[in-house]
Amino acid sequence: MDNSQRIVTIKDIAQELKLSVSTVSRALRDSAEIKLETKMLVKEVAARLHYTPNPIALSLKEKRSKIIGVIVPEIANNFSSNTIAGIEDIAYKKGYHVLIFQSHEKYEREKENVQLLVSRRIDGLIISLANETQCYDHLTDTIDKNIPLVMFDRVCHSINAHKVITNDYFGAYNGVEHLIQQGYHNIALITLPLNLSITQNRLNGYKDAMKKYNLPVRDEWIIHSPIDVVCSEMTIRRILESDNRPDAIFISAERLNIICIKVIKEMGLRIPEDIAIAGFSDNPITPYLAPALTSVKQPTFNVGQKAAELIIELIENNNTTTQYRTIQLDTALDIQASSRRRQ
Amino acid sequence: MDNSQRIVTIKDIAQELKLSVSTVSRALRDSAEIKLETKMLVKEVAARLHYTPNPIALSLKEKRSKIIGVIVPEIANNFSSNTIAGIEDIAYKKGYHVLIFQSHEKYEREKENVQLLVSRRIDGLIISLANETQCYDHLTDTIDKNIPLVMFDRVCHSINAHKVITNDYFGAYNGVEHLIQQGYHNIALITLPLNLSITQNRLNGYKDAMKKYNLPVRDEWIIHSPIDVVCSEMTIRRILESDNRPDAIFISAERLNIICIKVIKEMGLRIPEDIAIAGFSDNPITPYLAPALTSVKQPTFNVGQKAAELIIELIENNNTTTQYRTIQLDTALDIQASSRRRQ
DNA sequence: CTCGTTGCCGGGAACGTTTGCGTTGATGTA
DNA sequence: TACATCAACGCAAACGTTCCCGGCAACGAG
Repeated sequence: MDNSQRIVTIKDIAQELKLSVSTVSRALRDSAEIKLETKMLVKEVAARLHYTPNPIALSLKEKRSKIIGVIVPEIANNFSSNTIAGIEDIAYKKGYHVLIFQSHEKYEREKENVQLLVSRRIDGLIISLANETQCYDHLTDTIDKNIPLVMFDRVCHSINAHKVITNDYFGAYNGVEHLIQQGYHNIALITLPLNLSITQNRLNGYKDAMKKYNLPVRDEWIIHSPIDVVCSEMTIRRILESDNRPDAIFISAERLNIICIKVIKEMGLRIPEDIAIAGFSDNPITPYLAPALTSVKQPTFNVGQKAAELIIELIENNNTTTQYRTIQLDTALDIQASSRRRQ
Repeated sequence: MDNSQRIVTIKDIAQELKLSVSTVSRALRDSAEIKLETKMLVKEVAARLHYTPNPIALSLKEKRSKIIGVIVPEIANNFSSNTIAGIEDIAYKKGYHVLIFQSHEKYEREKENVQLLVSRRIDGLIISLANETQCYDHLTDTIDKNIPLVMFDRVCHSINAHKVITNDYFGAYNGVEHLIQQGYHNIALITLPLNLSITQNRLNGYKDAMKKYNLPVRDEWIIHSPIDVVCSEMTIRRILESDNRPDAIFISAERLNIICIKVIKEMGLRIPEDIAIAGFSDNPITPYLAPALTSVKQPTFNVGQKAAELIIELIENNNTTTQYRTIQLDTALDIQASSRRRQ
């Protein structure tokens, strides 16, 4: 037996009141063509029957879905989940809903996700690029289809779109400068693959800080750690086992912090006596690590909010804009014991 | 000038080949009524024009959306983002997409979210209850509407639905027993408000462990911390400042760990010499905290996977099931220095 | 009295897709 | 020859909604 209540439509209201569907539709939208009395009757019945408009029918007709698509490399990390929360915050307030996909750092998966979202007729796309992505045709395609696009964090400068990033350059610059001022001069950099925009900016920040203090930038101390965890561990271990070990490491990605600390502890090295560290991290728990981790904090929630604001602005202005902007939000350096002054 | 490529439909293919839309539709779905030659022609043109079926039109007709709605209290925490990742993992493989909402622990917001998702014609709903929620009419409503429902983590036993939970009782029991065996006998419990299912189970685990070792269960040492952070700090501080301070705290919620550690450090107490702690946490960084935190680990990703499997099973069996199941996944105790044996 | 105006409402197409049923021409059978 | 059969395709309704295009009274102006 199927006791499921049928979902009530405009037609049901029309039947109940012996009106036409068009009249009911107009009454619900407060059209001037409908007299007050009828409007009130319609709204009364609509409320009584618990009528809710069917957004799918609307989407089909209006060719818009009130849905914003979001693609991130992984949901389950601090940066992503916080930006998603920021996106959802703004989207919800403006009547949009959020469809979330993961690229798992794979180009093919990212491309497939974009196509799926486009075929879902999303009103706009917010994306942070996968590590693997080098070709951007799937993005230019969506632009050609006149679907608004906003990139955040891992962006691509050759694409014409709004971008929301944090000041990765200064984040790294300040972090490295801090290490230098604390007396550490042999500073290694552990970072993600070079093709990511954030990697490049942070690398430049590192280099410029070193140069400003006339310290040599040594290629062998710039490690582009792969995405794979085991490989990451090995590369970090290798540099720590080398003859002329650095006296500090600047860690340019949240994910690498825990790996780095793990390796250092396994090797029996002390932080910061044997090796000082500082790194990008949005984990609020960094002050309670052993030792407390000096970290570059990014305004992750704000990044999401800003991206959502931009995409909604584009959507509601029919994707017309005079100029594409790159919004850059400031980072903050949280100084803790892991970079304590060298004796 | 609007140079946006129109999105190609079945009609475009039909026109190009001078066929009817129904023939094209059937050809694309490999109907036996269409001769091979026509099928190949149609598919060729479809590929050339980059045809992608419009799921919105399908949803309208078939009254299903291939979308699973998910409501969590907050996206931006370890438990939620990991379960969401698990849900997305399974959903993606089965051709479903995931629409995510946050209740922000508010009943009204949760209710509103449910209605929004229902009006979106989601095929199924996965939910973890808000802290505030005491009335479940919004859930029984969706059940009456024949929309499949799966609850996870914070469930409600009076609702007829599949549930996926972790073994909160034994998680707490084992954690507390561990503290006892390490020599701590005056153990306080800090936990969330009592109306949550997880709180009740963990509280029972705490009580039973204490009773097993003939230790008194003192009401003033069972603290139901409010959701608000400042209040949480105050309640924790109060118990630590009392004359007969406990010698250990079992922390029954991830969110409370960092608050607890913060207060303890601010008061100048040592862990575990002055007070030992152990708590629920899915943060992989717990071994690197100062001191390393003994923690109950939950299989968050698996919870999400299981919830998604169940909801899809319900969806594809037209929401018919012989019996509603409660799947309980095991927790694991990760023993670290914060509960080191008492001297 | 006639005609234009206005207020209120209904009919029906359209959005993209599927599907039951009808149609057509060709072939086979009695 | 007449009729059934069958392959291959077209027509049209339906999903829920909006909106253009009418229609039809009532009413005022001439």
